[in-house]
Amino acid sequence: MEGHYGWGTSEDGWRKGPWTPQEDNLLTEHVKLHGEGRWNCVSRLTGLMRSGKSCRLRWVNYLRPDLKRGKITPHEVTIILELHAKWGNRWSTIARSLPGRTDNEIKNYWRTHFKKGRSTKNIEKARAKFLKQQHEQKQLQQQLLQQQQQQQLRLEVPQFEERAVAQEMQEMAYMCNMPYVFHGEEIVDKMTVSRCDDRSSDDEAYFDMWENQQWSLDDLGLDMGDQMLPFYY
DNA sequence: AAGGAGACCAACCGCGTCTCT
DNA sequence: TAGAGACGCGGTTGGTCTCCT
Repeated sequence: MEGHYGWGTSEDGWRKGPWTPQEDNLLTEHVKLHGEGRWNCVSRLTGLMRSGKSCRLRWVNYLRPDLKRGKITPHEVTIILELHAKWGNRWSTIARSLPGRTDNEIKNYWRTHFKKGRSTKNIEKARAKFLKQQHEQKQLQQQLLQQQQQQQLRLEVPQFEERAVAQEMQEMAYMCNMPYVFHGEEIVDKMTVSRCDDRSSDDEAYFDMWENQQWSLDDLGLDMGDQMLPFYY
């Protein structure tokens, strides 16, 4: 592995390029003993010929035990889209809301899927999804509120009527392709349900459902005007 | 089967901010 | 308070993998 891929050492003597398992072990042991931080001391204490910067990056992005491995889930994509709409390219801020994911990972994912130029359409679609979702969420909340108020007005509601109302609302939510379902008596995120039920294929099916939508902002019938969310790419 | 394109990922770089002396 | 070093962040690059033609 030493010096492969044409990587070598920098002018100031630091090794560069892919990390070897031995280097990973040294760094992991060092962090176990001394904790994170003081990255510039690592080379002196472990004999690693890596800069502090490189050590920190390797630990944060790859060796940290709490890292979540595997593909970004549809639920995480939703969060990323929402937070990116809010904060733009502040990857580390976004990463804080996704336990186990690194800023680098999220940044790479974003660039791959929503990079400027190649997938402006994707980004529009994603934004449309998010805006539509927000809009429908508000609508549903309002309707729920109205339903609750109506129920409070009625002292007694026959059970079959309650069921009919719940069914109607569920159908409505489904027709809107909303990411929420009725789970027991609660309205919860579909992802939460599928995670609870351990049905990963549901995630895929659900995500496909979103992906196959051919929305545009115009289709939403929303006059976003000045409220247009900022998108940076 | 081979080659090209795109997806994915690890790692580097530059720069701004923070902290310590 | 100022300067130096440490740290963190975002942008970019380049290698590998996978899929499609």
